[in-house]
Amino acid sequence: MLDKKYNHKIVEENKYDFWLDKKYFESGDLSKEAFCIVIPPPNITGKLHLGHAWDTALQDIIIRYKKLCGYDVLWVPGMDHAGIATQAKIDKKLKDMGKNPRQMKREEWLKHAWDWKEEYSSNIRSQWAKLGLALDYTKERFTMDEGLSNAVKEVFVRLYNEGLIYRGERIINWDPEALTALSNEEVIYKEVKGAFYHIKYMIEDSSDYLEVATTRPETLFGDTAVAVNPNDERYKHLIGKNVILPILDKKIPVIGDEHADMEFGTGIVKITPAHDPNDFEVGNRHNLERIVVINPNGTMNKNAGKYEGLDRFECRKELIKDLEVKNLLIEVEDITHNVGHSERTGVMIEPYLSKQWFVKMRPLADRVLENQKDKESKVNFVPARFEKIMNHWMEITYDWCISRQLWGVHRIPAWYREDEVYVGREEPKGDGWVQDEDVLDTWFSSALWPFSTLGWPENTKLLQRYYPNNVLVTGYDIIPFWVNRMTFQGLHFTGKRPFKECLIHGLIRDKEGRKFSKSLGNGIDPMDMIELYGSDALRYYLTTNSSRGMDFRFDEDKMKSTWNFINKLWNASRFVLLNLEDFKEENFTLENLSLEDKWILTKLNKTIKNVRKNMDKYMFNEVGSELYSFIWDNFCDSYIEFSKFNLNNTTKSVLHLVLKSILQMLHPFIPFVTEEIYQKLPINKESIMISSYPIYNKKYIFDEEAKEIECIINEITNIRNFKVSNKITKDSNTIIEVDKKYESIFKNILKVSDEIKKINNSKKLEYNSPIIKVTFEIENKEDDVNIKEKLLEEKNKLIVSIEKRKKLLSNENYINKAPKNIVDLDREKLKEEEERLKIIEKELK
RNA sequence: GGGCGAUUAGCUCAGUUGGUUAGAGCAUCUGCCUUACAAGCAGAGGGUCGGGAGUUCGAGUCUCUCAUCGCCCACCA
Repeated sequence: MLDKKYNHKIVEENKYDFWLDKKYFESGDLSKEAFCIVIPPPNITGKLHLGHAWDTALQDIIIRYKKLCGYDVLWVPGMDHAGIATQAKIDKKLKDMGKNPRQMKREEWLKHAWDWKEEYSSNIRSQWAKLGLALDYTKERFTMDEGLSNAVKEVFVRLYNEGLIYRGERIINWDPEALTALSNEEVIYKEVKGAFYHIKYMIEDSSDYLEVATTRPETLFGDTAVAVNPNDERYKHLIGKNVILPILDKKIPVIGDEHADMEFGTGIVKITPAHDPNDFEVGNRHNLERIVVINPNGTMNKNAGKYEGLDRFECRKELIKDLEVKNLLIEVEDITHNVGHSERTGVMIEPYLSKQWFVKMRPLADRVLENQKDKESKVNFVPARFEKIMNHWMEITYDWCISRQLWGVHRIPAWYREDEVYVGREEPKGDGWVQDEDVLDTWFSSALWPFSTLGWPENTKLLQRYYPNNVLVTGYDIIPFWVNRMTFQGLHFTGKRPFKECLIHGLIRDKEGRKFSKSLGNGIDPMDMIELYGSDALRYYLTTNSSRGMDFRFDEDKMKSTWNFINKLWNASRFVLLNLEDFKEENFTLENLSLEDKWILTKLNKTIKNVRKNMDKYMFNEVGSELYSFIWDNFCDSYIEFSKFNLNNTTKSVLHLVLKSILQMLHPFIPFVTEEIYQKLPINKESIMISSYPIYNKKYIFDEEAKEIECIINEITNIRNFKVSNKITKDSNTIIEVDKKYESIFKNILKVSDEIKKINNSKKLEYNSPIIKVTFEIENKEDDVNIKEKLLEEKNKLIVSIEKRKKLLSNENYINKAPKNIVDLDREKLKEEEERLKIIEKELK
């Protein structure tokens, strides 16, 4: 028997271990159809946050649902080394231990990295366990493990041989704190207060000057030209002349280039090919020298002359002072502009000329765009609008900088010997080869996740059976970093989309709609929520209170009401189980079913149908409200109440069937408590996990009878309402006049006693409807509510409604064009309203 | 500049292909310790679905337009 109180801690204890022991999470039943999801691998940098809880709960729901539906499900667990983020954490730990990570040997540092991984991966696994995730741990992978490392090498070498990976000097986004190059996706643009510095560039052999406006005066030392638009009447005569670069007093040419926008600023732009991507292009067109003036750590280098060693922002201040002294500064115009910042370290990005490895994106992206035109083989986003985000990215994509000046894993498989370059899976033979010091962007390995986890590049059985994955679940913020890259790598290396569907959810926010962040201190640890309300409540809350693709505001009060719902389920189950103690078999015939039985079976089957439909569309919020109202409003508030007066074996069978079905439909959402209750059912399997999802059965749809009960429930509400508004108390005498077959329901539910009490100074009040008349004999008090007023109000409403409906039904267009069932419904409604009106008019006489 | 989303009850949000009187949770008011549940039961109040126009027999839902808020992408010398 169930405990008297629902206690989530007791319920959730040991269940996960039980499932693991029974190997329920393990895939591989070849007699069934395969269904596969790979988890978005969390970083091994720390704890899981609410976003992970949401994301993984969604996946667990899909996995458990599919399992109950008879699929061979595989949910691949795994974790990601996460490049910069992990390096920073490990370095910090080493520094705290008094060690200098950069003075260690790479191998030694990697040992620490693996220790770190062991520690954090077990933390993460225990959090997954708390969340109840049905992950197949026999297939767990890590982006640093051997198989995945091989896949990374294979991909690099093949792309290189195909000419899709190259090494070159380009302007890249440099993070002066992490001391590494970044991809464009890792740069966040933020509005910053800055200034336009208007500087005089004196024209050679002239007292005249060109007014150059720049936001980055400190890059002036790298200027190798000044550009004007070749069509600019103001300046085009100067093209070919020289100007004197301030401070350095160096001659640089005035060039004509379309890049200079006549409308913008002064129309004159300084060209710094080593520190600006546009200038780099201009430099290429005009064969300009590229002069790097900033060191990797953000300080000025020797090309900055006396400013060498100063931080780039310090240099700016000093330089401006000096320019002012020399009367070369015209004005400082305050502006706000967008400046790129590192996603990880937050510092301002330095556009920087550097030799890096790149993936040539155009051909890969075009393949995705082509594939997305094919309904049969495209990645289907849910909701569909997110496809645009991917497609747009593919359209405007540019080459992906994949080398990172970090430690860690996935060294670039390239070796150098003087001018020779060797790219291969293994170190080349012969002496003098030195491997590239850099590692690959963490997303380079993540991009292979859907197939590398299944054994690619080997053509393994797993790969054949579970690839493409059925669905990938992730937040919309990850589309550019990950979804896009998995898609082009998947298509390129397997010829197939990585997953058939991509279910997108939003971001989780706090109650006020702010992002969770360390600086705001508004973080909520999902483990704390589980402690307080249970994993089931957390999962149900997150997944049924959110809709696809939309952001989510986390409100702890709502967690509480979710807990209440589970408590309600618990208590309803207790009621059923208390009454099923001697229950042996589920046994009912159509003939034995009462009206109420037929009603709840009809409701149940309609619920099953809708729930399945919405589960398949990932509309879990719809499933949630469907189940909530079926369980609470229909099953608890009505059917259980009806059953109390009619507890025969048929009723018990129906209670058993309905409860079991409820548990099975709820199980994907709240696996722990449903397992607990299921195991207490008189007829069950060893675990709800190996039972099967309810199937819609047309045989149990009884529309006529269901309608009768709906009508009765409606009458019960009306009568109760009548009692409240007329202050009718329990002490009154109640006489019911109704068709014999409904008599017991009304009497039991309304708790009508056959005994007639003696009431002094009594008066009679009548409730009247087409199907029932109830007479209340109550004590006569002066302050009684005027019934006539209420009736008049209702009468007026009815008259308006009847008129509206009559008008509608006399509209030929409506009769001809609207579907028949809608019209019939209106006719029926009209009839009912007219009947009710008659009764009211009679009362009012 | 391009794209996307939001605007529905006091609050937070649903509302799938247009179709009964627009829903839920929380909050509010009234009455109940009725033997599964007071973390509950019963009843009630509360919205001209951001504004305007259009299509339609019928619009929260489709089209156009305006407004406000938010996000993404691009550019910004």
